[in-house]
Amino acid sequence: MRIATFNVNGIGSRLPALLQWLEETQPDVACLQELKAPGERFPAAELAAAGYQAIWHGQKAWNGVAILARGQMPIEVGRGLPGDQLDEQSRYIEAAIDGILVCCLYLPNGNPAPGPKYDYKLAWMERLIIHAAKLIDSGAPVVLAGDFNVIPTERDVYKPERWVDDALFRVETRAAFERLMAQGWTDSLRSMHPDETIYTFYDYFRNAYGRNAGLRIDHLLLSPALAPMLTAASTDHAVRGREKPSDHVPTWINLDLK
DNA sequence: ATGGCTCTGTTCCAGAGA
Repeated sequence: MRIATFNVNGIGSRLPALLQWLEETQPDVACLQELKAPGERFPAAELAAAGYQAIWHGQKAWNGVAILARGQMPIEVGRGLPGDQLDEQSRYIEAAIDGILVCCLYLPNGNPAPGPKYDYKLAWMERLIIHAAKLIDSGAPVVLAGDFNVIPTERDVYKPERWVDDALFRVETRAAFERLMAQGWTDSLRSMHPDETIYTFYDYFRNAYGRNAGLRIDHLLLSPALAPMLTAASTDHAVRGREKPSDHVPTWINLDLK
């Protein structure tokens, strides 16, 4: 089973690229972020024609997440990250697929930091830590997949010294991520490739992709029940080099569910 | 220290992203 995560940066303008990628790589599950479209503009029919059924949580102009499954309908388990009734941003959706709990998240960027946006990011991470602890404690096979907007370590950024004051790499951000990981989650890509340079994002400026000046901020975290089944993890790097690309790279894992 | 690029909304620019 292949589970992928892809921040599409606008599903409206990115639909051709998304469909091409789906057709080429045929993931069983695809978690999408940054739809940047209200719910009624989600291209469910086009995706169905490509063989994918979907659930989604849209929002006008910003954010938005979706879970796609090939040849079956994801069973929605929850939408919206618990812990703040007043949070109206569409950044979290959960589904059961083939006995696995798939959690698709778009963690806030948080810049500029410090400031209210960074406060929101850190608060969101605290809510995620609380919810993730419940998921771990359930013993269920769970994958937390998405755009975490967290650079976990210096190895995950082309020039760490330039990012120390950025919301993606500040000490508080990394500390919160480490507390999440300490619950027992496995960072799929890093566990399969301990010493490799792997990037999942390249900004549109200054030929970042061409210079391989990227960040690793899209992650697939596995609960202890699922980690032993991990057989492969990688990115579809070349997708970032195509016409009208997202600034993120599709990132995926293979699981042997027996 | 700044700006570079690309998207959305309803636009003829502003805000957000990372």
